[in-house]
Amino acid sequence: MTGPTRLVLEILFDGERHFSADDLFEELDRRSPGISQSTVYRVLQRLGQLQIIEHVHSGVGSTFYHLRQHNHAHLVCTDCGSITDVPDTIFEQLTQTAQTDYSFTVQTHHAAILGRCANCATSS
Amino acid sequence: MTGPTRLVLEILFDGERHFSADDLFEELDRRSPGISQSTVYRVLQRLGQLQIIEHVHSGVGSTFYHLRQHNHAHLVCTDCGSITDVPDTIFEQLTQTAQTDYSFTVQTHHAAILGRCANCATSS
DNA sequence: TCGCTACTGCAAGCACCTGGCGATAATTAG
DNA sequence: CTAATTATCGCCAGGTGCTTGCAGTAGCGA
Repeated sequence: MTGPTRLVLEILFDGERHFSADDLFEELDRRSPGISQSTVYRVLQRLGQLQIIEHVHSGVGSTFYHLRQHNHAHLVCTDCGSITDVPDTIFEQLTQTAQTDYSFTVQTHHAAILGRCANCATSS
Repeated sequence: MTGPTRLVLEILFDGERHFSADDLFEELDRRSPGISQSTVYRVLQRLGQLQIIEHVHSGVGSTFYHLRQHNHAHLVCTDCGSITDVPDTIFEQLTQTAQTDYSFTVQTHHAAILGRCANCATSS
């Protein structure tokens, strides 16, 4: 495990819970300038394969990444882009209905739920 | 309302329920060659503002578009990309929990639910 | 019919991501 | 401890999906 990879892990364990590739790239550049973008994407890909991290397509803005953690889903605000972690018990009924009525197996960890957060809902 | 816009509406009313911009572009080109890509996107944007159509970010593959219709959500298969319409009553509990516990207002029409359809689930 | 506005095609551009390639760092074998 | 073998890296070119500026055109109201 070399420099950039170690740094990415450090950053992930350090601070914020969710990173876009770009966030990560900026933070890396702050800590150790000169790391290329493709490296960032490759590291993320590798860590994904190792099941250390997961990524979520939010639909609003770009994909974000976080340490793997079971049993939670994401509420993403379409206005401000804020991400709220929620236990995926919130999906219980939906998952079950999709399964029984449509034979569809929901992947809760991949499915960002879009909507408006408390702040943005009041401010309009 | 000029040529391309009319054609887009025709196509939307005609056939399939869901189109990616690219599907639409191909179909337009079949019916009337020479329409530019930017026109397609602009028409889609315009029809969106007029609330005639809606778009859904599926997270797997590209955004898709469909005629506006209340009260339904989409199950999208991460393997084959198939789209299943479901009544958004399937969201009832989730929507309510998100609201009461997190003051988060879910936009069901925008939220594609990812997972695996019956076919793809059995074939692996 | 004239003139205005909305719409269009073209081409350039942007954001996000991927892939090839040679160089370099890490690890393993001897 | 050194040489061979991988793993990883930086650079840069490229791809996809979508947007934008601009000049020309088609449709519509007066």
